[in-house]
Amino acid sequence: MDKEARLDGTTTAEHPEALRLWLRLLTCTQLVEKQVRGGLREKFETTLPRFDLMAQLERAREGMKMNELSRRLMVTGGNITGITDQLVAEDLVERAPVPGDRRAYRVRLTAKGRRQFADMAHQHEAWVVDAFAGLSEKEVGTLHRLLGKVKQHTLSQALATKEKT
Amino acid sequence: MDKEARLDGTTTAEHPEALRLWLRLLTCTQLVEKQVRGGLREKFETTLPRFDLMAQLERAREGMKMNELSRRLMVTGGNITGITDQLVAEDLVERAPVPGDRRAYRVRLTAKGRRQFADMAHQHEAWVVDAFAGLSEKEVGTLHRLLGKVKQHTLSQALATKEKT
DNA sequence: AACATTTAGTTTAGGCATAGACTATTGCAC
DNA sequence: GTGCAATAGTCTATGCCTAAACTAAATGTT
Repeated sequence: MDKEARLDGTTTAEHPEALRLWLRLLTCTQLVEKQVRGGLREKFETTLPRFDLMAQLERAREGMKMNELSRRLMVTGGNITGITDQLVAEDLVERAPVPGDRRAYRVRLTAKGRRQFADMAHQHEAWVVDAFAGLSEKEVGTLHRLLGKVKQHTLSQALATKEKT
Repeated sequence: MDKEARLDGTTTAEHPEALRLWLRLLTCTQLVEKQVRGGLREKFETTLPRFDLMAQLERAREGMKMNELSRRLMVTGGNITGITDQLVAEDLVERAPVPGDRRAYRVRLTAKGRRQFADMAHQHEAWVVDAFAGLSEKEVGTLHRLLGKVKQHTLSQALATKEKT
């Protein structure tokens, strides 16, 4: 076969639609992300990864192990260490010992962290709602559903690949 | 209003669907990206940004200015400098002078670069097709169309924000 | 021609991310 | 209880990415 794989919207007939879809998915994500990152930086002098970490903690008052943060945010452990260090230094988050396991911590928001997160979350929500304001309610639902299928498929696929190892 | 902005699937009734949609969009992109990055690393010892840059050049035999690469890949100029430097060092890409403008270069694939890219593109396409194999043809079309709306809306929004400055 | 502005590209400092090596602790097998 | 694999977290080296400051060349104004 002589397919030419190109990475943009001007695909030729041989190109699977999947490639165009992927490019567009990537573009959308980057555009929205850029808006959110910019907002967080300008309005709150913070970053998306820091926000995401705090968002995880916000709904786990009793705290969360580094481990679990790593899994939920889909980043490596070393990364969590670094971001947590920063937030601890700014007193937004604290490491509490886990009784019965001297290796682990429970990381949780401080009162200051909770206060600050509430502000940010409010703004964050507005930015995201804005980003999708071009869609009708129904379209939002459809998009959510279709992406759900992609997610499921990709997850089971990734699992299958791992098992072969 | 007393909405609580949370960042996961377990939203309460007050949460706009937009927030859930955004989280899912982000997750899908990250999952697919992870697959592709992993593949490029394992099979070709390269990275996604390098692949993306070469992909841009592949369809511009006459070359492309750093400038234009920066715009197309939606990254800053400094970044393009770094990646181009690497590819030049490996003889995959070359900087040619632009006649009549001693500031600019035209960057283009070398023969070696073209050869290597062809291999990678073939694999890349397979990975992407796999990622969306859970969707029917029609669903792919719908997803593409809806994301198109998001892209348009977000772009015009970003422009509007810029103009206010 | 002289000066300011814009444009092309690079450099620098710093944050996020990874993979892989490492330390310390836990828990299991025996 | 001794040995050893698994687990929790950190550290190191490296790469991508940004914003902002910078150099050099081109362009526009007067």
